[in-house]
Amino acid sequence: MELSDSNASAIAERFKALGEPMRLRLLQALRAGECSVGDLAERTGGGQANVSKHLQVLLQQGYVDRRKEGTTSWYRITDPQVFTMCELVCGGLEEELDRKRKLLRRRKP
Amino acid sequence: MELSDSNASAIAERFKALGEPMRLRLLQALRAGECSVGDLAERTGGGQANVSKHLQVLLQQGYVDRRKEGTTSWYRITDPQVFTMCELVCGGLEEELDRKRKLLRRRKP
DNA sequence: TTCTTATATTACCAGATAGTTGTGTAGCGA
DNA sequence: TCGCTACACAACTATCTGGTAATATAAGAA
Repeated sequence: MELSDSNASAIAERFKALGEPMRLRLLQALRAGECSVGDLAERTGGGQANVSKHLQVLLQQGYVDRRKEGTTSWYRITDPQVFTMCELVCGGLEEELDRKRKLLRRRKP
Repeated sequence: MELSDSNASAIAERFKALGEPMRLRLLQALRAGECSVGDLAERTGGGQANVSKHLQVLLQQGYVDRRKEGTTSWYRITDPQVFTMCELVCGGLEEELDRKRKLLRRRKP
């Protein structure tokens, strides 16, 4: 798929959904397996409403799936490839840190 | 690298930098090779100041690098792995579209 | 029914962000 | 020197977004 103007927005939306610390923490928590909203609120230290709202974003972008059981909503990762992306970006982060360390060393020899 | 609370923000910043259509278009334009700000403004149809500002974001996150020559700034991709990420997210996008198409079919049989 | 639990939704506010306009700055040719 | 070009930066505005509090919904227990 090429990055045409029309789908640049759709791709950006998917990246934007991952561009939030709380949502990354939610995905990280879900890595252990299916969780309820309450579980996730406890694990991430977030408020119930806030966690629920962030989960809607992840749900809409298809990163997670939902299963209802009584009054409980169980969320789970739909596509583990999201962690491949995290690892890629982590690799870039390492390189970026190295680059910045070198710049600092060059400025303060 | 694990997704601890401390670096969740750093990782999110890197995703957030890609969560903008104009910045994706800039990267796409740079895929052809080194470009000046003027080139990029023309290719993306953005204003000079806006393009320059978005380039700072990509520069700070280490996605692009800059080389100055006279009054011209030449930008280029530093890490082509960003396109691997785009392809991953595009794959997810395809699956997501399929999923939504199936949902529509289920609702309107 | 009434109470409790679990989640979603709404309204609101403070802070962030994209885009534009105008200005500053640096290099270069006339 | 005086423009002219290319870019960066600051200020401003409209819009968006994260967090919270309050409310709505819905299921089950008492």
